[in-house]
Amino acid sequence: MKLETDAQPFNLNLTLDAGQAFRWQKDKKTGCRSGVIRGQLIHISQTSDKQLEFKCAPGPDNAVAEMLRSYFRLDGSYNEMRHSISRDSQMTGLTKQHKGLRLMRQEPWECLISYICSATNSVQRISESMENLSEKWGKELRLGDCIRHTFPTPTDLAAADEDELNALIKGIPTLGFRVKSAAQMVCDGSLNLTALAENPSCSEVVKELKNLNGVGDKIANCVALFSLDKTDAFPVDRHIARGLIQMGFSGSQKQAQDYFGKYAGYAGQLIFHHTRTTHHTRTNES
DNA sequence: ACCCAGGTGTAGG
DNA sequence: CCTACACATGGG
Repeated sequence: MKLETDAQPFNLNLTLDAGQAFRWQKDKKTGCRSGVIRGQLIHISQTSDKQLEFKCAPGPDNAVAEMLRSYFRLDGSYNEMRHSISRDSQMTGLTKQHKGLRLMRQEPWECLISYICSATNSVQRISESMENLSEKWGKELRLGDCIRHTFPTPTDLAAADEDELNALIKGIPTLGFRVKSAAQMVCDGSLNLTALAENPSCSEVVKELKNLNGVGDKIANCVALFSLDKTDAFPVDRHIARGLIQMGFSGSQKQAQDYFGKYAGYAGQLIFHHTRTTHHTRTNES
């Protein structure tokens, strides 16, 4: 099924490879992307600047098209967002250089668990860990030759054995405990992600998320930005901190957040992608 | 061996 | 408010 984008720049692969979401795979032969959203396996590829093509299972379902519009923010807000954060020539340059990199709107529960597991970890290992959890507890989905799994539910992970979680999640050993305790809080209602999505206050949402074990400023801002629609959230990790300092900022979260304003998180995402993709090629510097 | 990876929690100034 | 440090693991 075809899906027209809004008439604003969109680059599917750039968006999916920018380190926001962790469970989009790429077919080595066709380049087609496969991922799971809301229990549906999606195959999607970009056929032109303004057109995507997708299949899904179970499906087909016209509602998936609207779901994808929301997921990739194909709502016509992209140019406003780019314009809003172009506060100086450096940021204007970054918006042009990484044109088509969209801010995604992920599913809150999966996003929360993904970023809990991101602490002192690498994008690749986070991806492997999330795939391990899905293969262990998720429901199997098939589309052609492709087999993927839904993400485990809060109930699944709340009941999971902590040692088994630790074995499946790469990184520091306490991640299993953190994941299980977050799942339990979602199950018993002490964390209500739906309510947080509806709360317009970024600072209130961040404060709530920080009640979770292993969730500090950075991870709380990631979840708020990438899944709870708080475009002013501004996560600062090591890459962004380095990027900010190179750009003449102090590196303080609040200063940059205030400077970039309503869509600060998108500015941060551009800085993250830029510093992460350009640093490796810099060999002769000092 | 050393450095790095989308940090957090705690202690101390 | 800030800075410093322990924590802990796999891959370059």
